[in-house]
Amino acid sequence: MSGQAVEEVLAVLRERGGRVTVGRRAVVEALVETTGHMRAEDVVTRVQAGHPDVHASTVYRTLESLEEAGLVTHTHVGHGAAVWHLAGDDRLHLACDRCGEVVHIPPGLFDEVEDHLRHSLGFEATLRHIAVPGVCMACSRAAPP
Amino acid sequence: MSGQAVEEVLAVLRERGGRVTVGRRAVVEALVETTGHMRAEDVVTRVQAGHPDVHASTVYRTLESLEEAGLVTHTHVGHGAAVWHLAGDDRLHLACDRCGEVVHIPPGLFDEVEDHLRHSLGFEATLRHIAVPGVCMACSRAAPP
DNA sequence: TTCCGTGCAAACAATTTGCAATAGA
DNA sequence: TCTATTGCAAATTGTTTGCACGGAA
Repeated sequence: MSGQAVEEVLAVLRERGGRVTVGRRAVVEALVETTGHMRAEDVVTRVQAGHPDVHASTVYRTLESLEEAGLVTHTHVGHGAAVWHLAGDDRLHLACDRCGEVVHIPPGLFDEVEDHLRHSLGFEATLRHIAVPGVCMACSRAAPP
Repeated sequence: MSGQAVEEVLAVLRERGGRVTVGRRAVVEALVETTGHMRAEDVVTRVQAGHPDVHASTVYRTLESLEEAGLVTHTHVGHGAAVWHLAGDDRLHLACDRCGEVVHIPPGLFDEVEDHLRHSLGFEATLRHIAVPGVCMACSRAAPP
């Protein structure tokens, strides 16, 4: 069924007048196969593991196209890195500053804060676009502050 | 009195065995004079306006040293940029995706969410380390979604 | 046939690093 | 004096771009 998910994404791409190529399929497969949170670089690595002939720039351009088509989104994690995942997968992210782990948490958790910012400041916050940094349980146990 | 703030920071640096130089003083002055939210690059520009002889790498190294000494912190703003400010200046940040404006909001606003994450997941979130992205009031009026 | 996507290599931006010279404490 | 800092230039890292060719529709 993950194969089906891949085809669905590619179908949308095709509908919009885009073309489906080996590289693009490989990028989508990589995103479907992993639970998400892969940095662009990781996508490149994973794609090239199966398709050494697919160039890195193709991966970057594919991610861009997929995002433009609304099929994929990226989330910023701390130090400039971004993680990519299929759209619709609207989980929120926590990123551990120590071990780098990115954890998914259910959506809705920040609704209250977002509402508050909207009402008090007119600011439309999109917390799903970033990973909230901090220290995960495992790391804080390993080395308490 | 901002001059005094500068001396206070430099004094701590000196206490720790560090040395106070023209470049370091200029970096601290830049941070004291502005309300904060300057990217590293902006600090370089501002420092060099008054001291063209201070090299960019010196500014980067100084920011690093100041952070190590706990005198300065940085906050990540969306696409990889980071803004620097004096420690103790613990305001939270919102960053508009459209116009790039960085707005300060009072601390404490995220306490509830942070508590929740701590209790339910054992995750010590530090929302002050990032700017929450979104669209500011002015921009959402200019071009509603 | 069309023209979208691709590989390639070079450009890029922002930051970092190695090293010898300089200048605080 | 002693060694933390600096300037400089070169190396890095991660991503983007221009261009001519190749392949999906």
